[in-house]
Amino acid sequence: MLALMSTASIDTRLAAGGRRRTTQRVIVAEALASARRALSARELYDRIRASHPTIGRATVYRALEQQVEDGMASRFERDGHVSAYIACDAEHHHHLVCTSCQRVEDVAEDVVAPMLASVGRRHDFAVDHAALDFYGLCARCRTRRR
Amino acid sequence: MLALMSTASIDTRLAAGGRRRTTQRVIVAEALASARRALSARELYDRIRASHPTIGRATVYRALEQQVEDGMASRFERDGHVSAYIACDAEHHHHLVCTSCQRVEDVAEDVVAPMLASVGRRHDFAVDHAALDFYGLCARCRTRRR
DNA sequence: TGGCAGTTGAGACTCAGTGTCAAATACGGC
DNA sequence: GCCGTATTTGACACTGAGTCTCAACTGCCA
Repeated sequence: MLALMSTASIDTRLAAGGRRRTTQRVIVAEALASARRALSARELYDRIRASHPTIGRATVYRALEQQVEDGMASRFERDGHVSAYIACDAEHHHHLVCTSCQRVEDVAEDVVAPMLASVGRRHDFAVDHAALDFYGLCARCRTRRR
Repeated sequence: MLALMSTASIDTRLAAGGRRRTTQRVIVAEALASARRALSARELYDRIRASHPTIGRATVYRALEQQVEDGMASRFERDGHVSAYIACDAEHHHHLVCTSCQRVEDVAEDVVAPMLASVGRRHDFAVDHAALDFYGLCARCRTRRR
């Protein structure tokens, strides 16, 4: 299941850390959240442009970076050296990316947590953060292909 | 411990899949393997240039892409939208990246395998491949900082 | 050894992402 | 509600990673 961030929640989190809650940053956050799939910065910019033709490219890029910093979104790599962004809530940062439809699901935290712990133990390595991204086919796309 | 790929092994694997074993591809593979840490394409190119001034930039980039395709190396993201490459053997594709010294260790496969299985089961998702990269401080850098 | 298909090096090209700066604006204090 | 200011914005120039093209070259198989 995909959890869609509520507008209220977006609003609160945009103001976190002394940042200003500007119209543009709200637009970017809402556009990303409502996409519910991985989008490159350029794709998101184009989408937003359709309804807000005056927004600047740099503004969208900056807003995305900030969202990643603030844990509202995460970035990962798509084929061909393109980074893609996906909105996520504060707890879930690991994703199942469908390589067919580009939809993204959160990975349940309790599936990942034991492994994170044992990695640190086994290798004597202080894990700060991890990028755990799984690529493959979602149930829907598998059915469609049969 | 980091396992350094032997030159013989590099040679064999470069010829895999109907590819030609050219001098340039050997140079790139050996340079990456002997670096034993994550390098961006540009960094690797500069290193190689020092001893082989005539090698082309595109050649290095192409060779790296091929190595990733053939499972001899893997690519992940470093801070600031830069992709970095690391040589790896056929079985180990998940890494511990030290954010201080950029050294990379393989993650033991048996730590990861059970989680991969349970992710697929839990989410009804056919995992094709996964990018599991852990960022943090290795034992050596932690000691040094004290 | 010859032929040819895959590979190379050079360099032009693309385009994602960044830096700069004047104008605009959110927001705390009054 | 209004003001002052520090932050943010939009425009655009710029950087640099990575790609494409193409003639020349070279592994490799017959």
